Amino acid sequence: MQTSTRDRIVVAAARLLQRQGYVGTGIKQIAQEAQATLGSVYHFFPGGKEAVAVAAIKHGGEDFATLLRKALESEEDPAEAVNACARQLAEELRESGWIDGCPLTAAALETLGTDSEIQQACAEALRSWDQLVSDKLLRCGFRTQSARELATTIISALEGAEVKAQVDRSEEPLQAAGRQLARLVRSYEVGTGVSVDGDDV
Amino acid sequence: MQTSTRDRIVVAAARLLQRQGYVGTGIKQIAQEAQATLGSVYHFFPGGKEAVAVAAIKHGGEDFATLLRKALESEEDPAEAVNACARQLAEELRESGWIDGCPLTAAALETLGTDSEIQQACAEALRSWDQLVSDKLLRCGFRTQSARELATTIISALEGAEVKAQVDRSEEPLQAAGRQLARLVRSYEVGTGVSVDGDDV
DNA sequence: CTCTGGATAGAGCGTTCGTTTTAGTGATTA
DNA sequence: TAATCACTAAAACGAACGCTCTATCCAGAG
Repeated sequence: MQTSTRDRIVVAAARLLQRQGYVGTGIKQIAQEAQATLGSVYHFFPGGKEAVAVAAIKHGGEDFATLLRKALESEEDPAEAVNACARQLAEELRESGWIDGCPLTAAALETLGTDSEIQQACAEALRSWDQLVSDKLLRCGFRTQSARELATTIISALEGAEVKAQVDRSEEPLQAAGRQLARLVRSYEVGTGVSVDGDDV
Repeated sequence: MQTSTRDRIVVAAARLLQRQGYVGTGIKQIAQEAQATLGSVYHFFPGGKEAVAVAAIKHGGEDFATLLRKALESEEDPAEAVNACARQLAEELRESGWIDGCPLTAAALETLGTDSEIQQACAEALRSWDQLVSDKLLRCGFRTQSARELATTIISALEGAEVKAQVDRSEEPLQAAGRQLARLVRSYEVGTGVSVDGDDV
């Protein structure tokens, strides 16, 4: 067997959580999709559904981070790098038939009221994505404060644009966000590549 | 009786959908929250759970539009108006204990695969919000194309920032988005208030 | 070989789901 | 008075839920 049963469970759970959310995904469905049995699931995850979800969200969060990292590294210019992120998201979204969006938004929103570990895993993933963008901006000469605020806004906008793209079944929201975010990033730059401060920092 | 049973059902359903999503909200829970009986729910909504959800999402979408309209009208300057939207969302979110976010994101994501009317209602609401922002920008002298692309990005960013704020239990993502979006809007303006075009339009 | 323990397999537990069904209420109309 | 109507009320259906339980498999240690 190529991949371990445990890994297949995590991967299948991540995909299902991404598409159907936490409440909408059943343990039995995860087992079936992973070509595992219910017994195996509870063997590897004695914590039950929530434990599977936490592992799946961590996995999905790292997957998304990898996509983000590659897109950010594909362009030297930070504005173009952000645009590349949007384009990459748009492409994957379209190819999946508009169903594979952010791997954790649905699960995060459903478990907001609760104090489950799922919340913590989602928060951690979001923070790591912010960090990736922020680091890119810092490498491009942005000041710490500007980079952080810009990065969190970029992630927010990509996140929201992806939801809109899914609902609209159209790449347009992501394309628009990519262009506008690039413009926003450029508003911090001067021709020399040396950063300047915004007037609202 | 002050409010009609039907209205109470819609309002209760809207609140529950906002907090728990579509799958996470039961018909019986809606009935209980609305102080109605199951029979009443099926009397007013023969279409069952989905019909209730559609009505609730339309209601929530209009509520959100009202909030947006008021915030946009509270400031003449478009950049400040967008910032006001973010501040208003942050305030309501904090006051609700970080649980009353966007009224339809959760439900929209959960029903993505399906072809239910819920999708359509969500798409319509999102479009109407875009329109509100776009109209404000047009009134401030923006060109049609710029206004549309900027508006959809603003809604995307606010949407995403609200999700991040909920997960982080912090106003910061919304505040950052408000400031950065204001900066983006200002990048289109010259001192006279007459619009100029972006170089990427 | 036997023994052991991780891994697999699936029946079945109690509960809740969305929905249907039937009965009953009270005000309006003929 | 009798009939009709919108509405309320609650019992009960089959299906699916998360989870527990017991039984089985099988590679490696003694």
